[in-house]
Amino acid sequence: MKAVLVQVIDEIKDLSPDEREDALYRVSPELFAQLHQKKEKRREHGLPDLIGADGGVVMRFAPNPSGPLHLGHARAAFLNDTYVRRYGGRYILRIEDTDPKRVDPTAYEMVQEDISWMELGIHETVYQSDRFSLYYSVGKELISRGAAYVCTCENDAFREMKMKKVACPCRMQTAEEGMAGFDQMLDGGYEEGGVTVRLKTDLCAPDPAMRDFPLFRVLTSVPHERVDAIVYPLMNLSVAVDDHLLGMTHVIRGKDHIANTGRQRFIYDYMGWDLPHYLHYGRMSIDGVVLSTSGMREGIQEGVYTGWDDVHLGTLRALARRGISPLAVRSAMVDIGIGETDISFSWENLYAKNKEVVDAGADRFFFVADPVEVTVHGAEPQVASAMRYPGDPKRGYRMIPFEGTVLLPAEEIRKRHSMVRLKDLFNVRLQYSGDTVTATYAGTDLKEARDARAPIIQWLSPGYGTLCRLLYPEGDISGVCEPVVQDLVGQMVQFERVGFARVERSDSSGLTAVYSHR
RNA sequence: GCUGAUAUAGUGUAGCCGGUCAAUCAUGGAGGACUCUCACUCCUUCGACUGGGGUUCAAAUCCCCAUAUCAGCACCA
Repeated sequence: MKAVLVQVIDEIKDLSPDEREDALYRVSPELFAQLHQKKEKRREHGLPDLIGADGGVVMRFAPNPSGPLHLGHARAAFLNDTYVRRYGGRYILRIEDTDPKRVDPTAYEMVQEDISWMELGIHETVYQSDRFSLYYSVGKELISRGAAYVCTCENDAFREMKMKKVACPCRMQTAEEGMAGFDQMLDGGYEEGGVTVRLKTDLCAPDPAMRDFPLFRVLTSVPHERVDAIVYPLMNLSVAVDDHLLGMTHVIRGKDHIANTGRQRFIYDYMGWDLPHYLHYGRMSIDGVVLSTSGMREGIQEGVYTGWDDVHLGTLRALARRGISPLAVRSAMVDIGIGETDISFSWENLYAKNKEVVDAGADRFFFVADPVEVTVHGAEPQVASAMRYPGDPKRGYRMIPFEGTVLLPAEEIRKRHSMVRLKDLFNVRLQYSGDTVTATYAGTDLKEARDARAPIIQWLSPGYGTLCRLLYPEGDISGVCEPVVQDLVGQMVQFERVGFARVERSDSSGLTAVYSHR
């Protein structure tokens, strides 16, 4: 028996995968079918399917109004949005303003602006500051059931007990004492910092983060913008209450909330609520920009940044200013997905996405950075005509006059080319003596320029260019560009051989454009 | 320290209930075609399973250990 088996196995070993499949099919067509079934369930979506989502979903985007939204927010916003669009259902914007210390009054509006820029499919907006009474009643319910207690221990003392897995004295109080204590909190009977309501969890929980975490605090030093309160809910209470009351089916958030999910589960259990499905995506590091709201605010105050839309920041308004399309951000975020792995955000990938959406709509123009005036000998005045978009005559032409001298980018001069092709005009030979450059007309034959490996460069006439400042994150560059660009304020253009830019404004001092990417 | 999670090309991502994976797609690099842009489009090409053990006929896929990274252990969210 064994000998036969060994022999068979050896035979199979020598077969190629295809041959094995054939053999399987001959022996058992059913198994063969099963084999291929597994492969069918490949998905076409960018994001994995959600479990329990077939009947539609209720999801939320829950920013804290402490400043404008940035790339980190965009990930949560677009991930949730994408799923709600896929499965149908409701997308709720929940403004988490339960900490007056972290509320910037101007942020309420900025958040709304950023959300409409992202074009999220929001169905309903709620403010947690409107819902304090709901939080209080759940709090009371928990206390009256003996699930929570009013704790007056000092912060450090409590932490020490927590680490030692021992109960604090307050934990012994009866439900009645707890209720009385909570009423006293509401009546202003406690100083800020002197009291907290804690949930009874499991003091022996292996994760110290789970042990008797706080639900409410007293805060009087900072008034709230929108609500007159002394007792403030902490996020685990307010989030759990709202997620349940608003009927969340799925919660997608960063893995920094993974411990909070565990804590909120205790509240759900006490209240007998059904838990939503939770998904936690990994941390996203973004280099080159400051992401922390407080860091940005500081920089603005110190004058390091010009404002929330400073091109050095990772805010959505800064991206918008740089000509990044919300579609590109959406696509980049969906591409990144909900993996739990920590990742580094790639500007390169975002730029590639943006180019996809922006290229076809951006007409081409000349921008001469750091212009150097060069006289061209032997050429008649004439007018060059260049397409606004290569290959598409229907989009029209730019007429660029040549009158004997040209402005060339200083960088090209530095390269000491012996011959260049002035794009859409003619070839010139360049001679250098010291700092001066002279150019001599060298025919109009494009092929000659190609054969001579002469670079084809952009140019303008001294009398024809409009001053243009191009804002780069690395520093501004000044130059001249075609005057017609003045009519394109707010639009994307491509400065040939320079890159894409958004025309920001046009005034008496010239144009300002913000560089996007190549 | 405690608790938990993760580890695929430069970057992001697919695969991960074992075989069809000398590993997908995108981005990026190199080269080329097209083109009066270093854009677009197209073609070719480069580049990765953290390390070590184990299980198995077979491991990117399962198990263990190591390492690294991240998160939480707030009267923030």
